[in-house]
Amino acid sequence: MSTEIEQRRLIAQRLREARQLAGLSQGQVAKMMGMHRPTISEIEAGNRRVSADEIARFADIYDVSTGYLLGNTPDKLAVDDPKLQLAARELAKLSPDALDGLLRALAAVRTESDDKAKD
Amino acid sequence: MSTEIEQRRLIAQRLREARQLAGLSQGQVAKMMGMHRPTISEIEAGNRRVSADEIARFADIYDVSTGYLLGNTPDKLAVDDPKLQLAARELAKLSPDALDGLLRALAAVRTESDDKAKD
DNA sequence: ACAATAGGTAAGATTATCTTACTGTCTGTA
DNA sequence: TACAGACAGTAAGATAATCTTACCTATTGT
Repeated sequence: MSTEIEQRRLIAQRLREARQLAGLSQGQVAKMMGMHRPTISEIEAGNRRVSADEIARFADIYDVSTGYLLGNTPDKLAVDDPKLQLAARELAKLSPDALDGLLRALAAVRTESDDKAKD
Repeated sequence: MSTEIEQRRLIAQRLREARQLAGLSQGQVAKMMGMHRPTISEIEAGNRRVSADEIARFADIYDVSTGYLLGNTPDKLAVDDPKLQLAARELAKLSPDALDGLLRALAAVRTESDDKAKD
């Protein structure tokens, strides 16, 4: 699938995106991780490896899943809200037709609220 | 929560368990990973770090999720049906009150169909 | 222009990993 | 018993990576 270096590049890219999305500077993250800032820079440049335990801590700091940071295609939606989990389990039990109807209903509800907030 | 070394121990344990569950010897895995056998031994002993890209490849070889290897408790519900993903995303945009109402509605629908299939 | 912040990069010192070899354990078998 | 083969743990020098400090550029706001 991918060479080791491609894999590292992808992980590096995910790490940078996640950090920027979290609104953190390399310096801030370095302090939280107990690293020096250039280390973060090199990691995000794909020049330095990230260890497994570091990935777990990055995921915690950036509030993203470890799978995302490791380059997983987001084909699986990780649901961590208990209510959403329950809802998802209920949805899984519905017939395809009922699910389609529900989807249309949800889309309609969303459209209504969007009209108020105007994008 | 956990020190870096504890984290590494946990990852090491998961890697060993996953390998044994896959019915592979350290030597076989070493060959697949392009490593020497002692490296696998040291990794599983928690004496050597595992890089992020290596974790991704281990997960592939052992057919487990990267999250599991990284020590994640399986508290996240993985949704892999595309329609359910879409529905879950829509649900996540709803207000808590709207979600509560939907849950009750879904429970009611389920109760009806359960009456037919009688659990 | 100046100061402050963010980020990229170089180079020697430091540390980890790699590679090979040796060791022990367990299992099956002559 | 004795031997062979597979599996796994560990040691030590050679090798390769990372760390640490420093210097540099770009951007932003005063």
